Amino acid sequence: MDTKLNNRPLYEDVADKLREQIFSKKLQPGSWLDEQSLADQFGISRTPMREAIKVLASEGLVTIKMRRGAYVTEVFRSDLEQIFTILSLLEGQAAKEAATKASEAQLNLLDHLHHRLETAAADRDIEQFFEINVKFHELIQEIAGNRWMNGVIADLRKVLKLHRRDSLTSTGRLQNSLLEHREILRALLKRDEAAAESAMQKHLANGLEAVR
Amino acid sequence: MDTKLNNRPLYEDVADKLREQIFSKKLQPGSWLDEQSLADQFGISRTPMREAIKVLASEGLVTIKMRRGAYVTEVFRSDLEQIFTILSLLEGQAAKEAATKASEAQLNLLDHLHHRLETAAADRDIEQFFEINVKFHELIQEIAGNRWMNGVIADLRKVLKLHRRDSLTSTGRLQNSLLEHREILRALLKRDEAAAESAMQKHLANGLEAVR
DNA sequence: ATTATTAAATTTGTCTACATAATGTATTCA
DNA sequence: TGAATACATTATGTAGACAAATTTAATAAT
Repeated sequence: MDTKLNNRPLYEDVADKLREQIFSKKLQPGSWLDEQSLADQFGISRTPMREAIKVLASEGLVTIKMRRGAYVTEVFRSDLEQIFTILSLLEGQAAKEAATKASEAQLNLLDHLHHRLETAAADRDIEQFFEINVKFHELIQEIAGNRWMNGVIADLRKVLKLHRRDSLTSTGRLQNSLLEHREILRALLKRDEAAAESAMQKHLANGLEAVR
Repeated sequence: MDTKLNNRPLYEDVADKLREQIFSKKLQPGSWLDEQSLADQFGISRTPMREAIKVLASEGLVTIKMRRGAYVTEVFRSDLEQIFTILSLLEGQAAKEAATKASEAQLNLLDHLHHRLETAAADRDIEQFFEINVKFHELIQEIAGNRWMNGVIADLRKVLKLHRRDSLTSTGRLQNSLLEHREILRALLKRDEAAAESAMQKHLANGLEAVR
């Protein structure tokens, strides 16, 4: 059956689906988005389709050209460097604030997440590793509690996903990433602001090195 | 005659006008945006009106609630603190990078802008002071050349403008702001990265103090 | 008089159709 | 044969109408 008990506007669902197609490279960077054919594909009209496209445009995933339609954003090396510069600053700050703001329960949660990360790494379960990795970062941001900062980080991380080689593809990188996470966690558990900030910044700097 | 030789979509023009109404407090924070009445007012249909509203939503100026329409975003003290935290980091970084990246010509431009700022301050021309102040900050960002960072800063500064008391209302603040700008310029002319970064961060920290 | 239920009115979300601009093709003229 | 202009096609931008849902008002019941 086709009944969706959706409590949110169509264009948001469609935006999610479209985002997926972009991340999965079904729609490649630089390619043109045919409003009509996409609308047909999703079984909707052009109006919510256009709204969905605008959502992705505001996230930086697609670029709209006047009277020429929308194109999947192409992410160049210069973009990667610029975005990592920002993420390093913002996530570094988040880690710094989390070091003092975190409750004991939240620190336990972080510790738990990290253990799951260790096992995922031991199992060579890349998919799982990646997923938990994201959660770890997001929890730190949540603890820091800067709503506007978290929005910016979320958008920029989406743009990063456009790039072919994600930051954790090479197996060597996975091991290093794990070590860096250990360092971040250690600093947080010690509630050492400066160490947490610097460990997070190093982590992201290495992330940039890995993709280029 | 009603002929607009506009080379860009209607919804962008309308988004500009709507933004103006919000900044001028004609539409106050928290107030509801009536799509139909706004569309009538601008002499367009609801379709581009809705698109314009979505543009402002992506900038954070309005907040869209499911099936309840759009509202002008209310900016609370906590938002101000969070946003200034981000601006301090990012604009600090911009100043740091500008210190080394700037050409001699660009440094001259900055110097020129600052002189105009001094005269505006001497003339007590708040309007002019504010305008040049914005240009000074934007030039530093342009020199730093981080496209993604500049986008983030631009959006956050728009949100700041929603707040009643802009950062330069009190006359005492204007003088202090001028002193801080001198400091920033001095560091840039000396091409002193660390000093430029720290001067800019102090400048923004004081900006936050001024609004609360 | 207060609460529940129901109906009306308003508003958002979506669809369809039309207008306008851009692109590609064909035809004409040098 | 090649360039330029006119025509046809396609896609975006905009308008207007319809459908679904929320809010307001009114009526009924306890």
